[in-house]
Amino acid sequence: MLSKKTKYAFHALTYLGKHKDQGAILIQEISEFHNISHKFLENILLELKKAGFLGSKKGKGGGYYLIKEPKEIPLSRIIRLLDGPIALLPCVSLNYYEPCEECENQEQCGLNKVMIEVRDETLKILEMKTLQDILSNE
Amino acid sequence: MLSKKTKYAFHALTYLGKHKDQGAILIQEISEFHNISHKFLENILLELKKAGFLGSKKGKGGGYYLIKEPKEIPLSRIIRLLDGPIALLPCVSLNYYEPCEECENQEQCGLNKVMIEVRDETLKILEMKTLQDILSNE
DNA sequence: CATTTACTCTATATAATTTGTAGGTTTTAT
DNA sequence: ATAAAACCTACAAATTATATAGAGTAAATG
Repeated sequence: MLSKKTKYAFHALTYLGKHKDQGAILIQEISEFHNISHKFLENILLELKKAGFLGSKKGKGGGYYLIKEPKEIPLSRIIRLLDGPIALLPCVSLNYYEPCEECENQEQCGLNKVMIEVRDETLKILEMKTLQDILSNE
Repeated sequence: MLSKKTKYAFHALTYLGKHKDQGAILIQEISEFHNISHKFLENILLELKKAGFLGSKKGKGGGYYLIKEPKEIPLSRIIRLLDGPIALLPCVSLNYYEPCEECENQEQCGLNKVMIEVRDETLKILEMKTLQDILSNE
C-alpha cells in the first residue's frame, strides 16, 4: 500500500494539474480541498519541488505550480521519491538495492529470481501510467 | 516492499517444498538454515497452517510439512495472508477494501481509477507466479 | 505412565517507521 | 514596513513491525 505521504502527493499533483493555468496555488487551498494537514503537505510539496516536479513562489501571492507535463510524470517516480523501492525485496531493487541479510548467496535464491520478474511487470505498469492518466479520469 | 514476515514465510515454504518427501520438518531446522528467530518463525508457520498451506505434527518427531502442491500456492495468497492488501490504495483493494478517509467521492477520483488498473496488472503476475516458480529457480 | 519433545496460543515488550506538529527564517508583493 | 507564504530543522505522537516470554497441549517413546 502507498503511504499517506505518497497518496497526498498524488492528490496534490492532481490538483495542481487541474489548475495548471491559474498560476501559483496555495498549500492551504490544496490541504483544505483534500483534508490534509497543512504542515504535513508542506513537507511533501517541498520534496516534490526539490525533485523537480514543482516550482514555487515565495511571499504574498506565492504558492506552488507544476513545472512538468503531466504525461512526463510516471507514477513510478512519485512512488520511489516518497515511498522508496517498488521492488518487493531489497535485493531486487533497482534504485534502492541492498542484499538480504538472511541470504548467504543471492545468486542461488529462487525467491530473488522470481521477484525480479515481479518487479519488471510491476514497473511496466507504473512507468506507463502517468499523472496525465489520473487527470484524464477526473 | 514485503515485510520480513512475508519474506520469511516464502523462505520457509521454499524450504518445506524442497524437503517435501522427508516428512515433518522442525521449526528449528528452518530457522537455523535461514537465520530467522525461532519464535518469530513459529508464529508465521502457525498462520500458514491455519490458512491451510501447512500441516503439522506435535511431539517427538513432529514438525511442519506442505499440504498443498507448490503450483497451487500463488505469491498473491501468501502476501495477502501475511502483509495484507496488494492494492496500492485501500479503496481499490479486493480483499481489504476501505474507503479513503480524505475522499468525498471515490466515483470521481482519478487516482482510484488508475490504481484499479495498477492493481489488476500487479495481480496478474502475483497470481501467475507460484511457490513452484521459486522452487524451480533454486 | 512419566518424560521428553515440539507445536499452540496469548500476551507483551522493543524497535522502527510513519504521521503530524512547532517554531523560526527567508522571500516577495503591496 | 508589514503581511503573506514558502522554506527549513527538529522533534513529538501514533502506528506498525519485529521479536520474546511463558504457560498449555498433544504425541512419541521407553
